[in-house]
Amino acid sequence: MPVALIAKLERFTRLSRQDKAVLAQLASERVRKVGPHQDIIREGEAPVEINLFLSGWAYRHKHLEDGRRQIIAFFLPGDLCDHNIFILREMDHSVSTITPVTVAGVTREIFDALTLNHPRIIQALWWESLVTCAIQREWTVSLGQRSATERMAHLLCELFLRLQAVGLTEGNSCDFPVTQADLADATGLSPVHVNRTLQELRALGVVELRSKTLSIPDLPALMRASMFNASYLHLGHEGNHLDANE
Amino acid sequence: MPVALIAKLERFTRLSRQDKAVLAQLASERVRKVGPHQDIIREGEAPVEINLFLSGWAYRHKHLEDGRRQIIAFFLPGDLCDHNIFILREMDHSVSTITPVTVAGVTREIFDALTLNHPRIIQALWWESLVTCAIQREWTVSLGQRSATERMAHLLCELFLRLQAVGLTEGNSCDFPVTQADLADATGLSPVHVNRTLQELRALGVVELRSKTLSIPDLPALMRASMFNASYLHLGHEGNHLDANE
DNA sequence: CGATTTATTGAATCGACTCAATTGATGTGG
DNA sequence: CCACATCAATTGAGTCGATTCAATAAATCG
Repeated sequence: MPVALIAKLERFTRLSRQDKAVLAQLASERVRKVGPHQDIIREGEAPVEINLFLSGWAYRHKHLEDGRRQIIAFFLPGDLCDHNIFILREMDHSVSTITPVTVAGVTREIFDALTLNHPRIIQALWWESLVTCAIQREWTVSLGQRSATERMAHLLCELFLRLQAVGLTEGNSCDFPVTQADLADATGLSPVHVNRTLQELRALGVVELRSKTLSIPDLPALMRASMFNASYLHLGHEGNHLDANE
Repeated sequence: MPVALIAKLERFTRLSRQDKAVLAQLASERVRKVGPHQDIIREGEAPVEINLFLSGWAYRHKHLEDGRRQIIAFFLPGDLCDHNIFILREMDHSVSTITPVTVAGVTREIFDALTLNHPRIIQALWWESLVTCAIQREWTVSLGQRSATERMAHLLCELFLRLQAVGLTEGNSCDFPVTQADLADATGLSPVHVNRTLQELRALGVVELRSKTLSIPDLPALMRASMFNASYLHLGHEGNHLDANE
């Protein structure tokens, strides 16, 4: 069974057979199954381990006192919640599932052992955490500067490319189990306007989204429409100087 | 001369005399002075070292193709640009100064030596990078959910508290060399609306901002007005189990 | 199959924007 | 140290993108 994390990290550096075995091992221990629409960890709780997402969709979110809610990030298979999170005393946000999800827990002990024995893996994990931060910055740009349509188009591009990086697209389609209400909370738009925005993208012929499946007939056009510059995803095998030569 | 970084890291853990000496040393080598309104590093360039800000104000920002610009973060004294940035091949954003700035460069070699010899410092630096990410997430919430007034109030609270953590406030005032145009690019508002928003906060008596000085007569009120929850700044001495017992 | 969630539509409203002009500050050279 | 130039802040008026409210249609689920 392919481990999404391995596919993703290999966008950064070539891993040795041993590296991959270690990662596969990581992904097979301390595995939890969580149902849809469940909390994985709540704001205020103490983080005890790093969560590695193996399958399913989840998201980070924060609430304001009056009930408004912002989705801060989506977690896809192969994603990790913050690397090193156990340094902090308590979570400042929550993580919840969209679909049923499987996650592996990486304890501090396992992580420390990796640090000692598998520097290439640790480097790759640092890369993944830097990319996660870069994604957060790009969301800041979207929310601050892009119009509703651009914002929506940009988010769809990003999610599609991230799914592609872990082998979860087929041609120009992918599973997309996100409701319009979720998209509203992620883009800072009202649900009604999300609906109208999607209709506009459909009318332009750049997006098809129905019954939990997303198709992007013309990805370059969608990227142009949202001024999408993929450099923030750092998918260009940037760690090639660290490659295992196996 | 007090080093802002030391003050900040001590919000996380108590440092030994030796730790502080090492940090002071860091902050005294490879120091650069940069004038106001200059680029420290530009999108597309290769990052070679970590920048540690010693004095002055700067910001991260990204441009869209059509010229729109978003300020993604402010850098204050004691801040570091991404920890470990040299892993990435090229910058996906730029960093520019507001005021004259002094920065110290931390090379990969210095950082690696810290990792080997000063684990408490490295832990504290991880904490600071996690906090930076948490701030970015809170900006996502602000841009997505808060109204213009709330957003503005929230930003002012954040900057004031961050300045306070490095000893750069006096009573309820601090230097604030940011133009309304900069605030507009940070909050995703138009400059005109920033002006009106500030007038509103002035009229409410919660903010005074003129001639590059910010005063917050009633910080709790300003926090209430923006639904500010300081937990994301993780200032509560969370690493006390790592304290040096000296 | 009915019950509930999700998606869609229309109409009225509002927060924030643009454009354009003015006032006030800051700074520099003669 | 003033005069001019530049940059920053302020004001008014009109507009627009996105919102709210409310109702309906379609899809999904037990």
